[in-house]
Amino acid sequence: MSALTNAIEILRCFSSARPDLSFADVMALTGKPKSSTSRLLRSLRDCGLLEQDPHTRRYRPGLLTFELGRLHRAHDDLISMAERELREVCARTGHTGYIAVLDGFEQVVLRIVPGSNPLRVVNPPGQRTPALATSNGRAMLARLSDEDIRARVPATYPKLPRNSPQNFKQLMARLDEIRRTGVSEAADESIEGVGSQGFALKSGETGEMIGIAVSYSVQATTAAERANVRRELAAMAAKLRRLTGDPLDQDTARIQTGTR
Amino acid sequence: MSALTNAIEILRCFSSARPDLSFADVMALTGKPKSSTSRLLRSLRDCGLLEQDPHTRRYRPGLLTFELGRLHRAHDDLISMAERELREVCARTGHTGYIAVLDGFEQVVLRIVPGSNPLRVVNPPGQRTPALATSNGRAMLARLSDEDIRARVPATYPKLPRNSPQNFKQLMARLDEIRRTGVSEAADESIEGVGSQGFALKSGETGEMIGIAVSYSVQATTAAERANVRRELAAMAAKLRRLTGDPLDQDTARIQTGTR
DNA sequence: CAAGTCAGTTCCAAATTTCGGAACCGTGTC
DNA sequence: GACACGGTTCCGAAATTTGGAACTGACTTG
Repeated sequence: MSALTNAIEILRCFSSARPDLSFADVMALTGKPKSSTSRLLRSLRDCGLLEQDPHTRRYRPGLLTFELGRLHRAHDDLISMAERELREVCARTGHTGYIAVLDGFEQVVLRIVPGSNPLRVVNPPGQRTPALATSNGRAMLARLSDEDIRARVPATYPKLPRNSPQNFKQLMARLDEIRRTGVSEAADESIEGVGSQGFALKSGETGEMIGIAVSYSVQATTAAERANVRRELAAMAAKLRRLTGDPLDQDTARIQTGTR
Repeated sequence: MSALTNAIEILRCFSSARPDLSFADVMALTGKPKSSTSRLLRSLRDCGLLEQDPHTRRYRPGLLTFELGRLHRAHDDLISMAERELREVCARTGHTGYIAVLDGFEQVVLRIVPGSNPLRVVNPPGQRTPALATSNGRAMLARLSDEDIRARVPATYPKLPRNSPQNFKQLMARLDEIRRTGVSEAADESIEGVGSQGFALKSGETGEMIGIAVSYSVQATTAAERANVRRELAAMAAKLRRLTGDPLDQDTARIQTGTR
């Protein structure tokens, strides 16, 4: 195991649930001996990837991660194009918008567009959640091959909220439905009372994929309003797919013009 | 040289001026042989610290840096307290506010508070600039010991803008002035026509230090307005120093009450 | 106030990695 | 067909990492 692998293993211990860690935390989470942990933490701190609170002695991601994280944003094009469209939809509907990417079987929130409706933002950028339990996460999974999906889902199927697919078979059924209808919806999953609709966008040029969702309070929306969101999303998806050369665009076009 | 050192060396090649790099760029910037560069880039990409554009094949900071960078923000207290105060001053004066930290002889922008005056934001968060050429940078340096300052300034004094201190002696003279008067000002340095005033804030609890500045157009402000900014900053500095237990607070208090 | 905990540091020989030069390869371009 | 770019693979020598154990120094607790 290389020094870099070990370093990453430590860095991956940090999350929004655990934004800072003590020496003992790191030892417990990585299972590495004391001396190794000591050396590694010092290296990471010295190089700026970690910082240490002088008072509590706890470690947290460092200045370098802040700088590099800002640069990651620069990689725009697909994301900023989607964000622009999403902003308009959120302004019209008042709901909250999310853009996320897939990483393994989880998704990471990249951008959020707060809506005018007072539903507080629950997933700030950087947040990592199981993709299986969100509308845009499942929309992204639905665009992968079945083998790829199987490879991403952990050996032991994770424990998910009540309304999420509870096993691999249920998951595949939902993904098939998304593939057939092109609509991905979630309600009362990650957070009770919150629903969302989403879709996946794939750049024809680079092949990178993002998931776009609009989120709302289930109680505070009518079926008509949700249908409206569905229409808005379908229009946005069609426009973005055309703009980005999403391979799905051709399919949809063919179907609509009866070529197939 | 450890694998981690090499990895960091690569990561540090990225900057807002160079947000993405080709294989050849990395080789040239690090001076490492091809095989080492290849291995290292692959490791960094595989672990999420770098991403590779599938189309251009260029490398850029990866998803992991984005996630960790968001977590760095969590380390709030001192910064968010300062930001709150800065926000009020910027609202009152209409100017743009900056909060930065010192890293070696450079500073990194952490937060910016856009003003209502239409001076475009020139230093987005994550931006790295020589601390010697900014008002808050010099204010931070002024609070270090002379040996510490000497250790931070590179062996060959850097080439700085016209109005910045041009050599070590000039620098020390300006820092002494800041120490005497408590006021740090800059005009026409990093950017022509832009001036700023700043101060350094040090937490009495953790010892961490940040630099706070208000920036404005030199042409568009009168001497009276600049004096007003000076007063606003002095008031903010006094309040924040009291709130954070800045060691300077005791000194100032002692002087003001004539204890010394 | 002795004992214990937390957060490290230092040491060392053994085990593992890394290093860099060279050869090779696939794609795109002149 | 040659050349450049952007890599990958191979290999032995050289350097680094590893983990157990012993040791510190600051706090806390019984």
